[in-house]
Amino acid sequence: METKKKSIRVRFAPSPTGYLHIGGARTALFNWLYTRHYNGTFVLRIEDTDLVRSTDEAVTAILDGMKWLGLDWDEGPEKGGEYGPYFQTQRLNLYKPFVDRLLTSGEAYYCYCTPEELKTRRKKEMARGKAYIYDRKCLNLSEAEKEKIKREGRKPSIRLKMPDRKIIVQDLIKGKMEFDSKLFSDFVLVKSDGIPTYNFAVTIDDILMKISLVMRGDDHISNTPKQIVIYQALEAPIPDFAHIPMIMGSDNTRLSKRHGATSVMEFQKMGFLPEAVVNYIAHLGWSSGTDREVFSTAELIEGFTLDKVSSHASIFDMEKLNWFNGEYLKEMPNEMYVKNLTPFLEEAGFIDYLSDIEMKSWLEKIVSLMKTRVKNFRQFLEYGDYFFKEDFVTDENAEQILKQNGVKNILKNLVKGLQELDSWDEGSIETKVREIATQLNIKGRQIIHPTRAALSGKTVGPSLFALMEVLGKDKNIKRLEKTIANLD
RNA sequence: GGCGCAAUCGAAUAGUGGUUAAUUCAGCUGGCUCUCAAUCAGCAAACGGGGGUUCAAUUCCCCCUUGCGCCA
Repeated sequence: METKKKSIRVRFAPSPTGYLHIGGARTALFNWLYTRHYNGTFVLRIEDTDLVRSTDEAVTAILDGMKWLGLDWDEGPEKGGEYGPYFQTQRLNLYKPFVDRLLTSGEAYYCYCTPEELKTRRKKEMARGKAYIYDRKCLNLSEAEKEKIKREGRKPSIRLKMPDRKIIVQDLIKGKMEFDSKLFSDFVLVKSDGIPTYNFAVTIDDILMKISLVMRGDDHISNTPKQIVIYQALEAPIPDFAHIPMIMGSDNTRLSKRHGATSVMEFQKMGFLPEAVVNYIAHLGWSSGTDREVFSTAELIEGFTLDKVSSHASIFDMEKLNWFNGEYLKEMPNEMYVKNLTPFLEEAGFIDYLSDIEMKSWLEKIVSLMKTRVKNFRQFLEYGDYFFKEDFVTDENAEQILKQNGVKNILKNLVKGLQELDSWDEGSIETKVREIATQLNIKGRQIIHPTRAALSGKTVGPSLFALMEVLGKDKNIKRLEKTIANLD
């Protein structure tokens, strides 16, 4: 399209202070979709300068989350790249020349004020009902005063001299945003311990990594003007900005643990498919512009553009995720379903291991019965427990049915009838069961419902006769006899 | 408190200066059926409020409200 193709480089820059949560994942996804759509480069950078809160485990957790979702990066940890290193703590020496330049040009200056001093002055201003803006005490220090303070051995921080002008951000999602620099302090670039502040480190990293578009959560909007001032002071090209709206919890407050799962890997544990999670979160703040909902990843890449990203926050809806997952599960071939399900069955202790072909085809039969009834693997475990164990619980509804008059007699007749049955397949079973019902002069459902309750402990589930076939004759009779015994 | 962002059914999103304001999830009713799903057919459900601009505003502008974010 463009006459000269600017190289597109975007980055996802998480702080490793915890797992990859759903909001971060969505930001990563949008960045990733964007690069894949425009053939750009996707950079992963770890912003670990908060030494207290950053951990190696969190780095691993974030990488795992990205990998699980299928968001591969072109440059970053484990991968390298020509603009590395990709851990901020390994880049500390890279910031110095930029600091020096700002100091030399007078765009930045040393500040010797101690936190205590600043605090008292801030309090005073606050008492007057004013927002505190750094008073530039150290900018106006005389040489003699500077010498004197230096001799005291105070370690200075470095502040940016905030120019007095309007700062305009042309955001690709939010549009034009205007900020008055007068309202910003001369904020700190480098702390007295020599560690750059967030805004400074991010900006320098983005400059050095030649980032062409900064796409991040809109909670960063207020940082943007400060960063722009740094670009300008350094006469560096300013990238495009795109601030994507937040994802909120169901009560419209910031998404947190009390809203249920927030970690991407928790969704894996719950039995969601990464494609479904990707598909769902893509729709949180983005729209295809069509009536379709289910898209392959390739189609998402194809359709993803920033003009279809909405500008307001959205609320995470577990039910819709469930629906998406169910859609994917329904379409999944049985063999693959079994493959994906197996780890869950093993973990639940339902099977020891996938021993042989016979077991595989047995599982495939179960899957074909459960497929349309279950939206994630965890639900499969919950609704399909009776296929795998004898000590399943009988729920209250099932109890009610079993307690009804005549059930015991019906089940006794059923056991007798089943024992006589030679061929054990859905059709023969159904014929037999209905025959028994006729003999007893009852309706089909009067025998079907108690039987299901006895065999599965539930009142809901797959077709009874299919269920009976899969379970096998022995288990049927055993469970029915056990139920009969308990009815005494 | 200052600054900023946002506002269409319960949720996610379409959409338009004149429309019966659409779709998906969830909800409800019914068909099918051994139950539940799946599926099919329906139903209900929204332009936050107030001012402008205009022949006409859900749509453009301003204010308010509310929510959210950042800073303190």
